[in-house]
Amino acid sequence: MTKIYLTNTKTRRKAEFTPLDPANVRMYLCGPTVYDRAHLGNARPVVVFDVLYRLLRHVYGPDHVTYVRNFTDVDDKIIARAAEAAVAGDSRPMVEIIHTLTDETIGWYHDDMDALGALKPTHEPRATEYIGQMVAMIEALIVRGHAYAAEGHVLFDVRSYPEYGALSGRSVDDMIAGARVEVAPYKRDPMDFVLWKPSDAGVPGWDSPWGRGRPGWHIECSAMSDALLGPSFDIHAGGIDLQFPHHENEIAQSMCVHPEAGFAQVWMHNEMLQVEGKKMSKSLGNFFTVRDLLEKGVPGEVIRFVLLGTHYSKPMDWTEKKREEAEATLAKWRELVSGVDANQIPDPAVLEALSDDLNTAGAIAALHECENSGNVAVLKASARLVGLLEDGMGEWAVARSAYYALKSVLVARAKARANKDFKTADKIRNVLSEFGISLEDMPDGRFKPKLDAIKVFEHFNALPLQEKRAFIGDDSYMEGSKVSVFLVTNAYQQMVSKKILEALK
RNA sequence: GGCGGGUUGGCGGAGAGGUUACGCAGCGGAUUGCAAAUCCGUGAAGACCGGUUCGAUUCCGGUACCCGCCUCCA
Repeated sequence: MTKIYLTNTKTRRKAEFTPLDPANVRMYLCGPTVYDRAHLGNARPVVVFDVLYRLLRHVYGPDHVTYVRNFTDVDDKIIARAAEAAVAGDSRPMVEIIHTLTDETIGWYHDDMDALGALKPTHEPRATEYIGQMVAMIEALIVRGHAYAAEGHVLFDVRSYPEYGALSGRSVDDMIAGARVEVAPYKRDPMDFVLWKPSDAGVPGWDSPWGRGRPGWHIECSAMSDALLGPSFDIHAGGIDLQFPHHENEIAQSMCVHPEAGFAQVWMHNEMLQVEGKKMSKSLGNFFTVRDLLEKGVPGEVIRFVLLGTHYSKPMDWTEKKREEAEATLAKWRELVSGVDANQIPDPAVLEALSDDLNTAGAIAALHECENSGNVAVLKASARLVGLLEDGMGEWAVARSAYYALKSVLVARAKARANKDFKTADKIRNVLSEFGISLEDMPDGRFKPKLDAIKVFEHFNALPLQEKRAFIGDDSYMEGSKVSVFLVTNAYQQMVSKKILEALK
């Protein structure tokens, strides 16, 4: 069996991964708080740990891995966003606005992560479905002397858990030294964090032994992982910014409820995505969403490739150059493997790279080696280990080199070339190139059109809604909804084709 | 202030204590109506200063710079 090595944030070491139960390998990834579209930084852990999920399924068998990724659908940011909507004129009750907001955001999230080729986790629990378990857990913490109720709040007593700070490598005293924590009179210690807080009327709340209220951040992940994976499981993952306080608090909560269990064996954290050398984050406002990219015409598969091009433990910059290179490489590979049977054993070098702490950049290098050695069937099979070159994700590549829509222009140019009318032939090629379509002459006299998807979508996005609908021939198309890359590029090529033929008359 | 991470060739980006990473770009050649593509070949690195070693870009220590967390964040 393939040995997998993973870096454990808890021990700061890379070690061989040994599941608690090889028949049921369990991993948990902290999912989004659902009040807004996912930005590209949110996509990194999803894609990275999707590869881990695929690797585990490959090694232990698809039926022997349980993957949980939650939705946090109760949170003050959600309430704040709903309040904005109310101010903006939404007259429905707050709870209803919130429900619509979270449902809609979850739908977007699914659309966007699907586009990136992320497999569906085994379970995608919503926090609001686990309020009962959270209350039970908080009660247990109080009984065990790790939490206390005060003024409608329930707080975790960090001094009651000597290990607090072990994951992030800091002591409670260190943290207080440079602290910017909320100092509330009802806190025994400034570092104590909220497990439960009171809800005013008009804000989501649930009945509890401490009055009507809602859970604090952190507790939902402890409750959901416990309910779906048990008190001990294998891997807990998330962005490095969650290491503290979120994961530290999760550990405190879970370990104090189940001191006999080990909670997560391995903690994995991905580094941040950067823009111009700075972390991409909502608070800095320097983010763009996955949807922004998709609408610009960047295929999800290309985004995935770029995200996997840097090891998860290092910060990465999203750049236009990376996007271009990724698209060129994938387009080449898709052409090479089209029609090839992928029912092959993946390249051992790819598997080895992935098994070595999820070295996706190394795996991609190994895929290049597959290409160089001419083994396209193995290339295809191996690429699927990292979720690339999958069926159903290559529509963009077909559209990119589609002949159909340009057929009449291509025929016209072939005739011109046959007649040694190079002036016309070159004119056609030049005009095509102005529209972002480059034409390569092949040795056998045929051509290979390639088009710049970004340019195509710039054209499409600039059109008013009515013209967009006419352009792609879909009356039901709505602004912001999903649109087929194939449809758009095809329509674009037809338009260009028509213009050139008119000009030649 | 506390804690953690990073610094590799023109660019991106890995592994390995001694042997070609890989990709893109470049350069040379083949091919070509032209352009592109393709194929073959090829140069180029390890922030700085010490230490360990027969040998370090790889291990250890220090310096500089950059970044993250400590406040909502993947």
